Amino acid sequence: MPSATSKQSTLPASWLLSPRKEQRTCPSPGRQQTSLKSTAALSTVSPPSAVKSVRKGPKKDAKAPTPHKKHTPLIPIDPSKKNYNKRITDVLSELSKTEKNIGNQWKAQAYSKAILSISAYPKPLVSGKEAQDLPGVGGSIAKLVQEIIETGTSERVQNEAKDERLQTISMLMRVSGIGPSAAAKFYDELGVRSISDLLHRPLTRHQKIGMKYFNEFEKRIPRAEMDRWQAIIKDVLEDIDDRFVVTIAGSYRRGQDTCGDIDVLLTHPEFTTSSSSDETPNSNHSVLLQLVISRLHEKGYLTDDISLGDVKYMGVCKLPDVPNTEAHIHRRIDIRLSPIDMYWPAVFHSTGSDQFNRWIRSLAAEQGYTLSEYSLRTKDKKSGAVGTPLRISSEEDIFRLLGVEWRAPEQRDW
DNA sequence: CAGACAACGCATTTGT
DNA sequence: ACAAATGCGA
DNA sequence: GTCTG
Repeated sequence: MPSATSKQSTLPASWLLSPRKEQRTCPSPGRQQTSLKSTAALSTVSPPSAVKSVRKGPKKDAKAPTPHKKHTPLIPIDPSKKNYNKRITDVLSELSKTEKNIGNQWKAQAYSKAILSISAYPKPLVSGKEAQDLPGVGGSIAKLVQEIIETGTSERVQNEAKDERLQTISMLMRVSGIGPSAAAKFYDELGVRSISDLLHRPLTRHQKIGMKYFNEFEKRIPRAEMDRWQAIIKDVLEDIDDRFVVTIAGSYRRGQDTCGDIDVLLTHPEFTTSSSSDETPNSNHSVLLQLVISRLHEKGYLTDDISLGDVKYMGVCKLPDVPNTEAHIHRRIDIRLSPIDMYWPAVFHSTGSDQFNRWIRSLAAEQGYTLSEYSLRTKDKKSGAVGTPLRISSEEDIFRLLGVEWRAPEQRDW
């Protein structure tokens, strides 16, 4: 455990002169307010019951080019709607998992897409042919659908369920840090047949951590605990410099009542793309994240580091134990630091869901934009030439520029 | 029929 | 020793 | 595996 903990004492963050407890009150300047407003909104979005009220009035903005509304692709899903073909999508889901385990990410994704459109189909399918009209369903899947309708399952899935190699690889991949490649290698070349066999094999640091917390990492995090982490992190960050802006993204922000990990997004008003690219005093941003991590270690919240660079940390955290109570569970935590001009695209991106992101990206592409976790830019469909990033100072900006009605995070939970 | 299917940070392995 | 490629995760 | 060019 070298890097992260070793440089705890050196903190030459020149511009990071934390005014400490002095002026703790919320700053007022305009841009900051935008940030605070949204982060504040974050803490108020607990129950998915509040969904309806969240519709925002459009902030007026004259300069935005009116986006051309087009046919909406593939329908934003009505989460309350029934899946009339669950039998079918369950089987396809197995196939998708298998392809993923084998390392065929594209096939896995193709199955997922088919599952999505079949799930949205408003009535039970009666034939493979009928299915083939749906987007993402081609001849191969149509045939599978036909088989599932007739026999209730798929021969392929049955066989895969008996395949010991596939089953073992699938299990090994439950260890964080073991992907399709390593799992296959462990099985084929190193004779690994169980999780415990791994203990006697060479593991990367990440994989060792994955083993150490194999059971804990699979446990979901209750929302109440997420709330505590949010408070803790905001508190620690404010103590370093009260200009930090903190967002806990991921499924927490989408209002889920449990989460798989803790996804923290950070920015700071003085950390901008321009200031970081040249020799301004701010080029010290490279120690900024390290400083944050050091502080979280000092406070005893972090237990293991998986990786740490200038802008991204991956590690393990645990709430402090209280005497006479059960120990808390170790949690996966990711912390990312964005320049402030890339913050909202980053928040938008990491709020997800993945499916929602795919949908909105494709929508952006149709309109001559390219949307990434870093920016929203115009993009010429033919030449592929991209424009300079549009100024995004809120999530609403992204929706408005794309001509999509605002959706609160809880409504992106596809 | 070949290529895209998003793009990227960090750790580790492989290549020179 | 350094550069490039690969694996992994999200 | 599916879709596009």
